[in-house]
Amino acid sequence: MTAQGADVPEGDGQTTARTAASPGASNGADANGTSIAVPAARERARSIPEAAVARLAVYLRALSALAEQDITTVSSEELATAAGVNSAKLRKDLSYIGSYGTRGVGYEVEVLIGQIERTLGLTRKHSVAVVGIGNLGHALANYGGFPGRGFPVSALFDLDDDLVGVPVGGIPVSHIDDIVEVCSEREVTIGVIATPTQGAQEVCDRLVAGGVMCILNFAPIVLQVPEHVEVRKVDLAVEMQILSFHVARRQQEAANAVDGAASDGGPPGGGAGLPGEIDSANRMVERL
Amino acid sequence: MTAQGADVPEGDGQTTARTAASPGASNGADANGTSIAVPAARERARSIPEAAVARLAVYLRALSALAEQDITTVSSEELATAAGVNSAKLRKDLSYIGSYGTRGVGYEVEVLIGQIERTLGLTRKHSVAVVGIGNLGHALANYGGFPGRGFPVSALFDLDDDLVGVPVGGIPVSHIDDIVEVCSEREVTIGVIATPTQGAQEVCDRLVAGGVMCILNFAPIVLQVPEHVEVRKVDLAVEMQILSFHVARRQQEAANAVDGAASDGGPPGGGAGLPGEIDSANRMVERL
DNA sequence: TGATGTGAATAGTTTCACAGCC
DNA sequence: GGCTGTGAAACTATTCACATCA
Repeated sequence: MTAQGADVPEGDGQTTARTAASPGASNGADANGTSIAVPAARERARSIPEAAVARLAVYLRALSALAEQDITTVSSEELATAAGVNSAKLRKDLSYIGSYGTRGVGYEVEVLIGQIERTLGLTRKHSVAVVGIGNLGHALANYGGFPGRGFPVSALFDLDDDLVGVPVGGIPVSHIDDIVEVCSEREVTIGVIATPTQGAQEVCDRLVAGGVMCILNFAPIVLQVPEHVEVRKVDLAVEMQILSFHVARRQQEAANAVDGAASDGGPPGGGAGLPGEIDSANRMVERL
Repeated sequence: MTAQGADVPEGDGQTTARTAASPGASNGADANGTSIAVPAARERARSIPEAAVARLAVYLRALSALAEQDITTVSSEELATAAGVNSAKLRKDLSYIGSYGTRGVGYEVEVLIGQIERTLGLTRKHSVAVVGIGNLGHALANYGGFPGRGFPVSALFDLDDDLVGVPVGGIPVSHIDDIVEVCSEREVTIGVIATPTQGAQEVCDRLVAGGVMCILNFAPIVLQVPEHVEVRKVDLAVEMQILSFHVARRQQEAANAVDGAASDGGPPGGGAGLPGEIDSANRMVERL
């Protein structure tokens, strides 16, 4: 996972920085005149734990699947199973956004979908720009306008002049030099960096200059961004290495069966022979 | 980010399941005869917090970059900055794998690299199979044998007969029906699922049957796997939605400026001219 | 003197278990 | 009877702060 924040504070494995939000009293009831303009719809909505936010997105997908099957009601148990969590956690997570269930019955699928969407800010459209139209960039650009709701890809950028002007996934590629202009013009809020490591910080700076507020970074580099910009990182190498760690741990555990009584509850299946060990220099060739 | 586990327990945001490891005494000193075969190299190595494991991979990259610049020593402060964490956390993380620093001086880059690689199990090669050679699959197959050390891609699979046999990134694509056979033959330990949602569970089952121990899943579905298989999920939609949440939160916070006395302890940092006030609608366009 | 390594304090997250309501 | 919502307990992770040592 791997956090990625401006500088100091962090949350879970992969998380955006700071925690903000003054603890004390909630910011709800501030009966003042100006509230007229604001429909009083989304008030509190703070203080939702980072970890819970991530899971809300997962619940949302599970709920959408249910809705498609014309299922109108779910229990926390059912939804939890579909989302791969336990029901206590699910109920707790949902409690952060309000009480929309019915005791003894469950949740109304449509209602929950609406509430989660509201909480995640999905009622507003977020234009996406993808920078770096290589293999990964293509994949992202063709990602069906981004799954589900409001993430239309509205700009693509690359360095390569042969690519500029060519439409990918219906949108013509612009040159990287025009990031600032195009992004502010098309009101891009989310930038996706799919460039090689070298260009990433430069691209990031331009996206920020173009008014982008969030960045999803596939380049294996820690980006420097101003405080008001949110960064999330997806790092394939890190994911693989975490998996590697778990394999190693498991094998080591298995090896510790040298000790144990017969059945120590360990991994019975799997088996297979383990190769020996390698060992060498190790070079770091980044690519993308 | 979203956990993904067989059924119940989970860790941080994105984590593999169970915690295993008996707490009590470490498994170190078990002076028995069979220890001859085992070089007594990697013994304990348990009990490293999930979150720390993820960061070790990040430190490793930062260290590799330093090594390439022929830098031989780093302080926790420097390395922490490079990795985007604070130094206390870094020192704590490193302390889980042992004491390899020198007080008053710092860490030797090469030594740390070696120790982290050992801890992450990178001294063993992990063959990778990629299933689903679409846009994303191509990107993954061409990922340069996977960044850095030991993750050679050694098998590719797709459903499409037009693709079977065609080499991608130097490796010919095999048919999905041959997953079990090919994977066990080539001793694949890590499977990457880059298929559409529909096929994902089926593919997963075959990978498992083929002896794969870890799965990196790009399909937006919660996979069912036996206990001994580790799954990690990368979900673009979830990432985007988390970002969306943060935008929404920030805008909502800005809107709450309706209230505030002048300085309510909000983000004072940033310094610089920073955008002063925001109008009702509130747009966040930073210029340069 | 300067930086590591780590116990103790704090913060965040998950799980338990049960009151409350349908 | 069944299921939600939620305090409180348990657990995990981060930060502090300082003893320790080269």
